[in-house]
Amino acid sequence: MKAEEIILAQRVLEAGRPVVKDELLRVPDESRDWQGELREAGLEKVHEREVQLAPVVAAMRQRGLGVDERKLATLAKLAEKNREEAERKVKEMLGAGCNPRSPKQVKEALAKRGLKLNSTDEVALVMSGDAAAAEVLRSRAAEKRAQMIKAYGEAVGKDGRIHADFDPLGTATGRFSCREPNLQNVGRDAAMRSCFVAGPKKVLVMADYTQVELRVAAFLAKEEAMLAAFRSGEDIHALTAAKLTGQDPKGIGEETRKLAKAVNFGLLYGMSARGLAEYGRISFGLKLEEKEAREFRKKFFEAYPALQRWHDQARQSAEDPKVAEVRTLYGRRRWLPPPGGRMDWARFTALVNTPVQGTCGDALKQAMVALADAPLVSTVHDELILEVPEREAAAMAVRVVAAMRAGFAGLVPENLITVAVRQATHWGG
DNA sequence: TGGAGATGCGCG
DNA sequence: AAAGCGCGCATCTCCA
Repeated sequence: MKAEEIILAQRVLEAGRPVVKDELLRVPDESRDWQGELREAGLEKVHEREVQLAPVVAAMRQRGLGVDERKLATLAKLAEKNREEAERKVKEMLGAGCNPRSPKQVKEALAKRGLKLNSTDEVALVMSGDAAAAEVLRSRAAEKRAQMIKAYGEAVGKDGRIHADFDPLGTATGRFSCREPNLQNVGRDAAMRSCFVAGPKKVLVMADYTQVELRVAAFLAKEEAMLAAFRSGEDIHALTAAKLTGQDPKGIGEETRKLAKAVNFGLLYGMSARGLAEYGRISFGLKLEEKEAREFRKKFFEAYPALQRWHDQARQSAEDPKVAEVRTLYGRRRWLPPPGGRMDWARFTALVNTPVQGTCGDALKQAMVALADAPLVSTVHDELILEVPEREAAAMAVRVVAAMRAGFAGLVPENLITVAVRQATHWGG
């Protein structure tokens, strides 16, 4: 086995183990029978596809993603101005000596105003309702944005493009990670995303799986109410909202739908009533008490009883010492922390989350291998971005959708999976 | 001085 | 009684 393949074998076999990243990453251990170990673990197929994927990812990195440097520079100036302005306001309210980037100093300064907090994170600051706390949050957001924009600017190569380091095995579940810079956490707003562009005479073809984790979870749990909704093209988030409020799905407002979306994803992965209440309060300004959140949670699992059973099974496995691993539908393995003690919660969430998130990652990778000869420029978990000459865009869109749906072949019924595709000269579009 | 850990927050 | 998951990155704080 070649050195690169050994490294992939090591990483596939060790997924989920807490390891010092570098050693496992870079040094191929030639002394072991890797093929044998892969076979033994039932991971040959997983490994083989990582081997196929590696050159596709290398080509994607080499190609890079186009950047509109002028636009980015303009945005950088604005962001920097906002950052300074926001910091000035914080210092006006909390004193010139208070560094808004220091949680410790912020906590102390707020305490002097009579606001005692355990944490100065977003939840705590929003909940406080304090004007100075709100300024701190504005300052942090402005700081973050300025930092990120600056980092993108510094990452642009001589060719005017960003060549980020995508790592197909950078996560415990089998998703990609991305670094230097991380193109998987670029701000969602149009001003930010539109700085990432197609070259002259080209367009970006952007395709993403729609509500894919929810669809896969519904399939894994055999949750018929959800599956029926997906099959009939119903709006799943509106459906959940309807189940929780007793309203008609058609009469659900946009805000309620957004909350239901958060409910769907949150409760799916074990969010507590308290967590739900906090989320509703900070993200939607809701007066959501924990009691009411508990009621939502209860109604959610009554509406989707198979999800409840699926969680129950996961809880059992989490406590079962014989259960040492969890697999995606493709067969990818993630080691679990040993049971007993505090880590049982981590075992539970890994047991629930990995088959969903990891299977989606597997499908995306399958699609990428199928698109090996296509000009991929980026990927963000459930999205692929390609850069093609304008006249090829329509055909490529069709091809990408087919490849992404086919990525689930043998894993999840393909008619359960939908892909949205669009094209534009810039990201977002 | 510099490394480890904590804190906080951007994305899917 | 209480816990959404998965990342990367910048900054601050503490300690050797």
